[in-house]
Amino acid sequence: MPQQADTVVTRFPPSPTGALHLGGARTALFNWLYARHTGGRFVLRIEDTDTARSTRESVDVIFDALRWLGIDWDDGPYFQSQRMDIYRTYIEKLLDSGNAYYCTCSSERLEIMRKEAMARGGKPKYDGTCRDLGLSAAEGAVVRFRAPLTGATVLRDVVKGSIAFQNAELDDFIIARSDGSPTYNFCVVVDDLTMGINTIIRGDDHVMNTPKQMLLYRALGFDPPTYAHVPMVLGEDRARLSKRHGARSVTAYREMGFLPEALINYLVRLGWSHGDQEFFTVEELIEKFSLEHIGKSAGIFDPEKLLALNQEHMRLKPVPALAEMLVPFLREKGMAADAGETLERAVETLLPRTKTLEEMAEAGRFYFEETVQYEEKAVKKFFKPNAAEPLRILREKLEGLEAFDEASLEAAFQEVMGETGLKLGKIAQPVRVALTGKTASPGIFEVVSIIGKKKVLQRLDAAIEFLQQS
RNA sequence: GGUCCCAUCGUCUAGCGGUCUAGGACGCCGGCCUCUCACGCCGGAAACCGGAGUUCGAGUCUCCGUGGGACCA
Repeated sequence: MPQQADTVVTRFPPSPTGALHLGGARTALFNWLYARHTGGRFVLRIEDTDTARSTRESVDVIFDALRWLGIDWDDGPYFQSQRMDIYRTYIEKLLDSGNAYYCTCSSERLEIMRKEAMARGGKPKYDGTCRDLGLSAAEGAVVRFRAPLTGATVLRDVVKGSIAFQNAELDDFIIARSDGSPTYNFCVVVDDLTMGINTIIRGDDHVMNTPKQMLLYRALGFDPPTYAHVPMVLGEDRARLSKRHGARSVTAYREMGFLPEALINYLVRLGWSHGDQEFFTVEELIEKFSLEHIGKSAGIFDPEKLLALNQEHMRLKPVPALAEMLVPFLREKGMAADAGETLERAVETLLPRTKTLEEMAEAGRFYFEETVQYEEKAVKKFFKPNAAEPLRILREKLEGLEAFDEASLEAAFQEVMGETGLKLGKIAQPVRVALTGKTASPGIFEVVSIIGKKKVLQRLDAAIEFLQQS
């Protein structure tokens, strides 16, 4: 597939051995954003050669997570497991050109050698026994890459700068196992080469693989691509983010009620910056993302900041859209809610006080459930014996009210204040408990208005009765 | 153990030799607003890992140390 020489082609190559984790999502994001920013192409490749750990379910979960994030790909998905013939061809090429050779050293002997080297404090590398024997294919033989013995391989990393690796440190690594299966570094190079990848953005846990891969490119007659190794994402314990850190998959965040744009914003900002700007829409990221501003040091994942950003993104979202997104969370909690004006009004009042859709659904229970449960501390604090009277007066006023808009309601409350001599707070709090069961909620006029006359009267009656019985 | 990388407030970061008495954001603390809780607004505490050098001048360059991390086994 011919490429414009100046077209950026990036890729994301997850292993389908589990969910898409935040670190992987960030890598995918960097590659995707860079491709979009430059008007290039983004390729998706599934590295499923580890058949023991790869599963079809993981592939689906990863696709699902990428789609939810809005990350689309221009090419692929390719599956390494379906490309064995291609790897075979390239192994033959290296064999033919003398850049690789068969090795029949027994694993037992190599193991002994390795242990001895370690005992002497040396590095456990292949001693080159078969390097110049000119062996041909044989049962149990592996294929090794003929690596240079001297000199250095210099990686000019876009984010890390120049890193020199002494070739003497490398050894003749295996590119095909005795059963003919190609090894990781080899597959990656063949894939990237044949897929036209020219910009590799990946976690810096791959820097040590890079010299081997660069050598492979050259042996195959090509120049290595541009590399950008981005720092790791660590957990609060400063260890690399993993399953040990709990629910850290993209899917888990979706279920916790985060917006994809917020997760994207947070993940990209972790390690990349654009001056002082913290808030970005996806469009802005595509416009502004660049490799030059990726930092060099690892970052610690901060759930608090993600939360803050999520709230900000929620507030930027059109209310009808947000309301629609909230419905599944409401249903999940057993509330029957339909999209509509009431739901939208409820969302507006909940917006300043919740940071995720999940929180919003929880905080909005009283809007959607038939009856309210009084919180113990709310009863204790505001359902004093003298609370019944203002409630009763208010109930009568509201019953006679035609309009249930906030202004009319405020006027009604004013009347109750006048008749009882109580301040608004003294009246609003018991009413709040009666209507929401809690001590904290959106503004009382909003709550009354949205819940509606019928339910409000029912709840006030229930509260009055409750007060009489206690 | 070997090789490699990294190092600014608790966290994410700005900073690309002088504009740094180091800026922003999250979090934290205090205040204002107020029917509660939030939101919002105002204010505050909080960092250049240590040591040598280079330079007229170093958060910014070099080296060493220390501390983290990655990879290989």
